[in-house]
Amino acid sequence: MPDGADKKPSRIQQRNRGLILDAALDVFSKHGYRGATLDQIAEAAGLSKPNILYYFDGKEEIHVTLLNQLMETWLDPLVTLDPDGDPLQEILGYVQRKLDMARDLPRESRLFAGEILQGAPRMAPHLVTDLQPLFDEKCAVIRAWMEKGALATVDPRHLIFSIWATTQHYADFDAQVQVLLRDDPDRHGGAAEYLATMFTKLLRP
Amino acid sequence: MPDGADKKPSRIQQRNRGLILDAALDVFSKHGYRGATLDQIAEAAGLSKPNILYYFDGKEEIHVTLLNQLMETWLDPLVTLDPDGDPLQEILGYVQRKLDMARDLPRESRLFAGEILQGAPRMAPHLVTDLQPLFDEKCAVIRAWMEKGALATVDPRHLIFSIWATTQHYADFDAQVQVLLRDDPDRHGGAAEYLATMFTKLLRP
DNA sequence: TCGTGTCTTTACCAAATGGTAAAAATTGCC
DNA sequence: GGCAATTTTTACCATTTGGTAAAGACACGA
Repeated sequence: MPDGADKKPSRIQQRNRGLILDAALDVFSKHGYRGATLDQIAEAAGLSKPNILYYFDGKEEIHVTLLNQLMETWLDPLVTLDPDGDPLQEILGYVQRKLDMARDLPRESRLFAGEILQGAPRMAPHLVTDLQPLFDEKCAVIRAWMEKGALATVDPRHLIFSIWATTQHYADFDAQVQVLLRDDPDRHGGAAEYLATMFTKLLRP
Repeated sequence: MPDGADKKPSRIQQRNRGLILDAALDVFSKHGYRGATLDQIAEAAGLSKPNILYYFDGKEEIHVTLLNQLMETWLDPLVTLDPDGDPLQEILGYVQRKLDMARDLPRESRLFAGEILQGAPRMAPHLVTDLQPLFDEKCAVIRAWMEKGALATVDPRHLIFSIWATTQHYADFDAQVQVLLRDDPDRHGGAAEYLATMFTKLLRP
């Protein structure tokens, strides 16, 4: 049994847990927690349902594992924000990294969005322990930049919200964006340019 | 049977259909389509499950009815954008109306977000028939303003996306916003001020 | 190659869920 | 009040779904 705090996961164990988590990310991000079924995950992973339950205690554990893994990836671009860098370039770099993530990891973005949309029932603790301290810390950094006169003064909290909202929008609302931008061959480039302009005009002292 | 194209819905029919739709809006916006159950809707409406099915053909019809009703409300602020008004004031007014809607109709915002997040399986037609023409029309209006020199030039499509993203964020990601802004007594006012600043700096010629 | 521990399958199950049939109650019109 | 039409309840049902038990297949070190 691969339960609990085992010492060494076998080759097979590592491969199958990976297959399952990747399949589950697909299914959960497409249908939401309750909309996803173990059968769908099993089929997508190419394993039988009882076999899935050999590697994970249940549907919820798979979801929680995914959310835990996601948290690190998700916060990384903000962690990278360097208090000693050039303020405007740091912010614009952050915007760009978030936008790239929306393009490269849309499943992760939607998984996260779905969880928050439903009130973060399985992630509220993470928000308080992981996100909140980081958020407060980076708000302080930005506020210091503004007080130094290196950036125009705005509420750093709403600034960060607007960065999250505008970048993640391209992943989370992709179905809508696709309809409205149907024949644009360079959606990503257009978004990148627009957002760089917007945040530059907002923040240039 | 209240099926099909009846002539006049009775008093009871109007009241109960209203109760059901309001309850369903609650439940669907909280748990998503597949996460919502008829039993939950029935209990929230104060009716029995078979009674619910007397008024609606099934779960899907309730959801679709809700989505249809929502579409009009949802697009209204954009419809109101007046080509003959003052360009910057029109845009800022639009932002404000959208932000007010996020505050006053969070259930509707989340219902919409959930539907799009999952690929708009029950709303794709609406997007093409209702949203797309309106979007194109208003993009043209904004582009004309820019060519006239009344607004700084940016891509109107991404401009609209950024307005949607930043305003709806406060409803759709409320669980997150609440954690991060825990003790702010004036979240709405702060957001309004921030967004007005941002779009003014972006668009003022 | 043999045996032990790891992995996979087969055959289930109980609960939840969307939905139905038909009887019972109620409403509203004459 | 009487009666037809509307509304509501009771009693079900079939399917789906998360999960389990236990037998069987397989890997791998001695």
